[in-house]
Amino acid sequence: MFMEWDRLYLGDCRAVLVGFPQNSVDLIFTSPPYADNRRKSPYKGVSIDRYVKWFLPISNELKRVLKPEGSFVLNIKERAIHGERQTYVLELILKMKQQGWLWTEEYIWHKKNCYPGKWPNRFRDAWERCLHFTKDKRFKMFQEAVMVPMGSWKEKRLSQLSNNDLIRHESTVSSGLDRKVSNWVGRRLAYPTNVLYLPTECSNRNHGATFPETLPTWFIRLFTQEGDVVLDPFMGSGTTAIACIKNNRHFIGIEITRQYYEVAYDAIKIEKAKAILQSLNH
Amino acid sequence: MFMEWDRLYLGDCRAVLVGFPQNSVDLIFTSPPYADNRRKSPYKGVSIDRYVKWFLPISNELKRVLKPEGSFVLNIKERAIHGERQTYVLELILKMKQQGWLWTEEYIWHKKNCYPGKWPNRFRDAWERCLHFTKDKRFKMFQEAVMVPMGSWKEKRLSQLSNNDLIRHESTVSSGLDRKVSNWVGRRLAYPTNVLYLPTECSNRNHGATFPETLPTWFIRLFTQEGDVVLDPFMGSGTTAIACIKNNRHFIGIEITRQYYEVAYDAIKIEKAKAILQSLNH
DNA sequence: GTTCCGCATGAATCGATAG
DNA sequence: ACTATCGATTCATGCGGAA
Repeated sequence: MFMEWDRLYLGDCRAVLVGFPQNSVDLIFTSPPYADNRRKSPYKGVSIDRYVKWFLPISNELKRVLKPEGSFVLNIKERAIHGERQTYVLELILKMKQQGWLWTEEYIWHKKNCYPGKWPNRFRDAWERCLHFTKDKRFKMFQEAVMVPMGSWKEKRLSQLSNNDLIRHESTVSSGLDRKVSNWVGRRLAYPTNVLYLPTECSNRNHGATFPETLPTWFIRLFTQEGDVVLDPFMGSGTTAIACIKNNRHFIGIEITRQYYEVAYDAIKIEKAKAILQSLNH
Repeated sequence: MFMEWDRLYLGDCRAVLVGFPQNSVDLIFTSPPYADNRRKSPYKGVSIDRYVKWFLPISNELKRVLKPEGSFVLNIKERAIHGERQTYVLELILKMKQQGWLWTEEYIWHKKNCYPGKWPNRFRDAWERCLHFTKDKRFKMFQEAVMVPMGSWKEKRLSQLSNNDLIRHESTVSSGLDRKVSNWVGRRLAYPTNVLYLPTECSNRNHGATFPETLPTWFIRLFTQEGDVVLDPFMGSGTTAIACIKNNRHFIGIEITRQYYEVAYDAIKIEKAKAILQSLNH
């Protein structure tokens, strides 16, 4: 039931990517396993000192399959160990530049609800990097697709809004991805910044998704148009793919573990079915 | 009228710092001239490719004068040139590690109202790095001094709160330095995260202040106690010094340009006078 | 049908304890 | 001395059962 361009692969992206044609993908959005973090994944072996060397061949293949006007958004964050932040992400940026990538921008995902905890030497880590790489200075960017209502929600007459509306609205301020677009009627729109203030999704139906659907959705709308192709070489439970279906983009997903692959497969099948039914209603 | 420990220097910090005793400063907070940014400053000549080499001798002196349990907070952000983010800040972190600094944390200053503008290839830059370096894994940190009102979700459910309470709840993610915090007496406090959501405040006649007073204030309260000594080797218009006076910390400021030095001198004199009058009222 | 409350849980990190 | 494992800490969120 998947269409020609919508494909899932069960396998190691290092091997799978080799078979892809060059210059064929409009956007790569992915969140690779962080160094020594996912204990249940086969990537467990990627230690901190080997991380950059492990990733560079992958980023090289990604550069090959990406269209010249396409974008690569890498969601990643280094850990703190023994009181120090690790530096492998910084080194990765420098090496990818040597590889020919342009480091165009660093977007910040400011997590609305981050992991709890208390330590004597640091606070909770409430942000992650979304590194934006391109092959060319002239890349596709559709800024209007992610515009947000101007001004703060406080400007609206509070007394007329229910508390639910207030809560919902606050969550839209930075993302502009809420369904309640009706609230925006008559409001002027503004361009967002390079900081995304989004909640993490926890303990809901999302099987182990490491980022909320709004994160890939934002970049998909920003860097692609309908019908474009989006690749996620570390698909996980398929959050990027779901975001693609909901926004009429094609997707290619690669996942190395059978467990996550099957979770993603089922979720995508359901989302596809929903999309078909919805298109029939129109 | 300055006290023994409160000192201002007109000169190049590379020369001035040499005369300082070692292990004598509790906190260094500074925002150095960004590469090729301050055209009016004598540091204008610091080009991007020379920036790291220019800064390393300074950071080495800073390490010497900092107490072993002290902290160094470096507010900096690389520029984007010809569509690319520059990498000199990343390289600086790596080199300072080699120099013996511990890169303890990277705090994010999420700017509430950032500089306006529109470009075809990027959004407005709404964040800056506040790099936290230390000499030792065991450094002073007073987390209780910067606690913020806890999310109201658990205490009372939202439906029971007034609209005013809802507005204040927004300040949960901000610094907690507002006067409104006093209204939260009796409410539980929570520890903040490593993201500071602060306005950029150009309200005062702050001549060219590159950061709002709340930014140094937050770190001063977090990393020092009353009577401690704070150093800003690139004082500018004296924002860090003002924050010190208001929080009963001693300060040492160094500024290379006579214009900024005089602006800072006057502002500090006024703030000192205010502080003295206030202490008499008690 | 609502609203309300309890509870589990999530890209975490440190220090102590054990091998 | 070095690595490996475990408990303690913490809070926004959604789910489900109760009022």
